[in-house]
Amino acid sequence: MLSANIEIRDHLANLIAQYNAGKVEHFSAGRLPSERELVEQFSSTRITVRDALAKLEAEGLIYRSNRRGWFVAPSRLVYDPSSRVNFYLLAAQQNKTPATQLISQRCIKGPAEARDALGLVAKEKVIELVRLRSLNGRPVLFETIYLPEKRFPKLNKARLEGSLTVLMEEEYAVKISHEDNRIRVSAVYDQVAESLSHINGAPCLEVTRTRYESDRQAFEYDKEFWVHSAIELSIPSK
Amino acid sequence: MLSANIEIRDHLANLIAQYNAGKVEHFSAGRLPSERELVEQFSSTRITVRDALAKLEAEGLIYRSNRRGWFVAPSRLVYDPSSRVNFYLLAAQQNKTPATQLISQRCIKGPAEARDALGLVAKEKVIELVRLRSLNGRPVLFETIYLPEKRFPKLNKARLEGSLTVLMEEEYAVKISHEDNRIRVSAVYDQVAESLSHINGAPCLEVTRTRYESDRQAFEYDKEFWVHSAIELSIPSK
DNA sequence: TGCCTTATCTGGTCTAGACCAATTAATTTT
DNA sequence: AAAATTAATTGGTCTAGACCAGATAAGGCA
Repeated sequence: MLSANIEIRDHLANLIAQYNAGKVEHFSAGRLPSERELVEQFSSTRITVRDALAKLEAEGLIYRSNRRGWFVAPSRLVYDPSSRVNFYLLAAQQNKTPATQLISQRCIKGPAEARDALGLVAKEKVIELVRLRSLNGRPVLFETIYLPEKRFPKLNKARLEGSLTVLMEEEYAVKISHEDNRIRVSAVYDQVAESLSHINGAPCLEVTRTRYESDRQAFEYDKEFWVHSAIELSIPSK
Repeated sequence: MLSANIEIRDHLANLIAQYNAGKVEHFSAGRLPSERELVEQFSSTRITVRDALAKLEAEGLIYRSNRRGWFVAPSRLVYDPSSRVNFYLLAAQQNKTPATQLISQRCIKGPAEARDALGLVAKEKVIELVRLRSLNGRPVLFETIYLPEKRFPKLNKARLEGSLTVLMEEEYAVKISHEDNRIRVSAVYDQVAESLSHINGAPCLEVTRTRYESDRQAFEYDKEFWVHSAIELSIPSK
């Protein structure tokens, strides 16, 4: 005996699979019917319908845009965090249209975890860059980048929306020695949630990266919050 | 103005942080008060309390054991999927007590995705191994392993709860050439959910691995479902 | 045409319950 | 003491609403 919310989930999952296979008639522009319409369709209640939607969201089959509605999730971007491939190139290769927005740029003391990772001492400051990246107009990545100020003086503002890797190579002669990526499922709040059109507490994939130019010397510490339905990580073995 | 569910979340998150820092008095054996007790404590309703709990769960601060209650999540196992480190060794290094249970073993046709990954033709069968792995008595990983039968005839049943990597090396002279790992946030259902003491639709971290012994020849295809709060992936760069 | 106001629609949050199913604790029986 | 039954507790699911805030569409005005 299946519970009502699972039946609704299964029904919608079916329609979504058909939609993704090309049968466009179910959802116009990938938009699901409103919760209240679904309540009528399934003779149920909003709580039950929302339980079903939450499960589809957890699976990454749909996503929500805060107070706007529920949408079928496009195919995921396949992304190798340890490759230094340009975000624009990667997106283009997978037929997606990327965009980057620089949200803020500051020179601050910075959080302890960033200072530790970068091996900074008392008075040394970090440059904090906050960026939002989108695919086909949908925000998918909120990232905060910490760079030691002493290593990157006079950062070129004009280039902060493009590839940082390229900028660092060309203007600061950075050569990556190795890096470490940490990946966990987490949740987004406040500015991160708002920027991604998500609600507080929405699940996400959190990638924390430290890049080194020599055995111990780190030159970059990043924290990425990915909309979980937008991404699949690909990790080829060494 | 904070909504009630966020206030409850914040309050509990605080207690959890204290608990993890050694102040044991809040939760006995890591168990949170029952939902109905929380309703009383916060003069709220179960829906709101459950919203708060769901957010803490999404962050990986707590986990639920189906119909038994909510618990503070222990520290995560740090795991490099592309390293061939033994699960037992890895857990022991991080002061956790591992266990493996072989749930089923069959020789079947197998699902299309496994057959494709292994490059099998029509009549070739796969050996399917289903295992459940635990840390300190808590189930954390449900894995299904597919092996081409022709490559691994007469598998040694007695050794299927230990390290497969070691078994394959010793008894079949397997030498790994390379592998590919795919990581995505997903959800668990049915047998997987039950085995992990989770409800249908609970979020998880899904790792799909293909291992090769030569450029094109795959010898293993795995699907792992990790309890997301139990794990953090560590990906060192090449 | 373009701006501004307004109405409507959407999900977000919440109330105040109810019954069910699985687990666990308490009790009784053997 | 051990096994079997029963009761209590827990989360899982659901009913039938309500009001709020942000997003959007419609309409009116300059």
